[in-house]
Amino acid sequence: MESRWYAAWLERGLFHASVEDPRPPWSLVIPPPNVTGSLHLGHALNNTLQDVLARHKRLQGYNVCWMPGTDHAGIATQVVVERELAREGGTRQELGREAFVARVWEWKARSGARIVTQLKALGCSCDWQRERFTMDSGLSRAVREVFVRLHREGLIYRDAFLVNWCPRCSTVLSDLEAPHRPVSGRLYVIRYPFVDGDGALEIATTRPETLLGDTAVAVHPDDERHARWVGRSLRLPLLGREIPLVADSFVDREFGSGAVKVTPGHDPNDFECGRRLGLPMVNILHPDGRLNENAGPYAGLPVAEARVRVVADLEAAGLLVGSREHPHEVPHCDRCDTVVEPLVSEQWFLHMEPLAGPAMQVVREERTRFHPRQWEKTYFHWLENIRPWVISRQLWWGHRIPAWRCGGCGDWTVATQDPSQCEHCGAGDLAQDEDVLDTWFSSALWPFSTFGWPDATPELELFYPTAVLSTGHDIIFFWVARMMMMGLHFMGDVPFRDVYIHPLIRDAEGKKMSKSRGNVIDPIEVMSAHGTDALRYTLVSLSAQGRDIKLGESQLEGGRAFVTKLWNAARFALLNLDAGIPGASAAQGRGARGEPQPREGQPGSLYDRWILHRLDRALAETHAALDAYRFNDAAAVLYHFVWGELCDWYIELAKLALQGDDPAARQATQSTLQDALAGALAALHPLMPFVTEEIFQALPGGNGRFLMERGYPAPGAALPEPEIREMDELVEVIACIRRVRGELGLPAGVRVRVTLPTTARGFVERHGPALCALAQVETPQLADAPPGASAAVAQAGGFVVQVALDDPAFLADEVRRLEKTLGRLEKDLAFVAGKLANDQFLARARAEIVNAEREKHGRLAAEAEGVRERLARLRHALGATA
RNA sequence: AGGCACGUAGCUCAGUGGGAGAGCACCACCUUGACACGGUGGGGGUCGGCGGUUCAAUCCCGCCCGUGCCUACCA
Repeated sequence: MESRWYAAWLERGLFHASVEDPRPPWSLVIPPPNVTGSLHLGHALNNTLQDVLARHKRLQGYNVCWMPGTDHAGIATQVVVERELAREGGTRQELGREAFVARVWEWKARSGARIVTQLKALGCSCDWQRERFTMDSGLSRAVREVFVRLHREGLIYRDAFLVNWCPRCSTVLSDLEAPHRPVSGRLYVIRYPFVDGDGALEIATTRPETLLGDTAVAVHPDDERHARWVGRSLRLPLLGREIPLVADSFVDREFGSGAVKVTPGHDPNDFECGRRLGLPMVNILHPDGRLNENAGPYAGLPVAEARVRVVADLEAAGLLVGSREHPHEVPHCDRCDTVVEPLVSEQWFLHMEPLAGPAMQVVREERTRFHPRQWEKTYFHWLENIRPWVISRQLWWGHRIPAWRCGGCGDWTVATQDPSQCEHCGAGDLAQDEDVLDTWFSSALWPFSTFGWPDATPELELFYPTAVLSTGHDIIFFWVARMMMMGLHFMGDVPFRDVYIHPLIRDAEGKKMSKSRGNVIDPIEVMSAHGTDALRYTLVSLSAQGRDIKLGESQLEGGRAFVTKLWNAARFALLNLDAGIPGASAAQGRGARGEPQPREGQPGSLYDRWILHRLDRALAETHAALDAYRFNDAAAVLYHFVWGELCDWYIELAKLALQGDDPAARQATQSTLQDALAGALAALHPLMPFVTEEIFQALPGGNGRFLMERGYPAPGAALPEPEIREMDELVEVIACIRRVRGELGLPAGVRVRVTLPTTARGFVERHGPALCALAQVETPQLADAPPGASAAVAQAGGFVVQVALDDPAFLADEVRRLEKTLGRLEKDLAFVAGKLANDQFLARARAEIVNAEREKHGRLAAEAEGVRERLARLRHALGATA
């Protein structure tokens, strides 16, 4: 029935947010999935949580706009298509740029709808009429506009800098796209002889082939062993070039011999050092990762091969002192896992510092808050150490950089419209930069580009800033921080008020899910096996703040069991509502339960008023939890309400009236049952939209309205304190009798006699049938004095409940039970007495605490005394029967 | 190397400065007319370890141990 309801919601336009809608706006933007991607559990979790919020806000009466869309995912998509090409034995270079890009568009057309279809299957209530794609014309226009403005402001500039280079992709990568992975490398120690023939320095390196690009050897200026030699020259092994010995304080005196080779063209430290000291930079690499002519005899070799050859030649030349195992961390391409080579290259950069300051400020001022709060530290850490962002990529799939180089003066013209002449020299010989922008550049604009920026649209006016962004912590740097910077810079306001960081999903053993590990759970399979609502409920119920989710089959079975329980409760209700109740209010629109109770014309029992009161409480607690992004709490509250209160107590109690012969009582209970169930359905709808709608539509009097149109029921008047107490007492007494039965091992069907004090006369009159039915007792008797020795006795609900038992075997059991009870009471009593005997406690603890302890002491003492008396009587009786 | 989490019942996890809870699992009893994906009852924990603050610590502080993640230029 899932697709049927989804289609019905779409047809009714329930997900569409109109700018004409007078209700208060509430918006969020989807983290756009890769256009060619497929739904994984991370998507399922994040989009379920967003859908929970979106539906919740709709039920609360907001004009909710959930902006959907997909990301072109530059390098990721290009790599996928290149792999497909490789399987056919081709390369993108052979195909040529135009044909290759056409091929990617074709790929997008083929697979682009899948992820959207899957999100719909999950129930996501996105405003699909507004769906966007990062490379559609509107968003492309926004990208150009931003690039041009930032360039004009001097924040975007060209520079030759040491960058991460992926030889396979043949493109530059940002630091974020080049994560470090552990590699079991070797540390080689190499002799660099002094030119004057007097001695040598030993130098350690993990990348011996880079010595071909060395332009110096450095020691620490205060190093007593080496500092005096600074200024002498060394003979570069294998190539024979003369390189100077220099001093720089970046050298770690403790490492190796305290001397380090300097390769400014291929190492970040050395690059900085080379700039400081004005050392020459030698690039030894072609873009494809093979060595170039600067590597002399090694030219043409790939890095890995060159390393082997260099080591062999060093050994042959007697310059290799030794080598040893050296596990370390090496940057790899995030997308193709190739080892990244640092090299100097001219690229477009975005100067981040001026943007980072405001982005930190707004979070400090709590204009945007992270949930859980701890992630703000991650956010700050990155922004505090911000470095320029390489935004150009030597790829073909993405936004082409709107910059044209003049064939005449060589300068760049940057413009939103394709220029016809150079803005510097007026020449007409312009060629657009071949490069495209980092895919995250367009993502950074997502919260406003999707609403029509740079035009001043009503959508922007209404829906920006968005209420919340929900995402994983892995893209706080990639995306969240950059959206914040761009939003502040171009919109003058934060892009979102809240940032919710969802948990990471792991397998049942806590291991990361990965294809290679084979432990991936496919959400689509779960949805068909257990139902989408079961998956959604399970994910929500596990989404506690600050902890990863361990997901296994047993968790999913729990979610499914809950859906089934709700379904069965609904079956009971439908069986007992017969033709529908005139005047029952389930489907009468917002605030269906109407004005504060008591509702005229509906007498209603205590049980009826109680369940509606608990519904109100559950709704309030759920909403407080959702507003604080405490999803697991919301799920737990609803679980407890539906299972522990509605099913375990109310439905059982309702059977009395429903199966009784008082038509008025029966009708009142039917009405309440329907209201309570409908209320539960509304409360659960954000978590499990399909089954709740299915049940709701089966209830009488629906009038074709959907849950989201009806909204949450308005709360009724508070249940008076004495009524709450009376219900608590009933629950306690029933539980008490059940406990006694259980502990004495009474078979089912054996009805016991129960005596309550005469002060409980009214209580017994009102709840006798409930006691009989739920605790399986005979009609309770009233008596002032205990009914004799042969009784199990317990305190419950302010009464002394006496369960009559005539069999002496039970008497002996009861003695043991009472002894146990007494032991527990005396232990508690001693503990409290100890506290009250402590002068420090009396003097320093707050007065209400002390009072509470005194009261507790009195209560325990009285109870213990009662137990002692009963015990004495029982022992006496036991003696008599023996 | 630094940072951030986490360590509570067999398992998965909530939680709080005034003698700890849930779900699942377990045990016992129950084919009671919504539901055995169920009902009722029950057992089970020196809240990772050691110190400190406090009248009082599972909770706050310090150190240690274990686990995970992130950042980072140790050649």
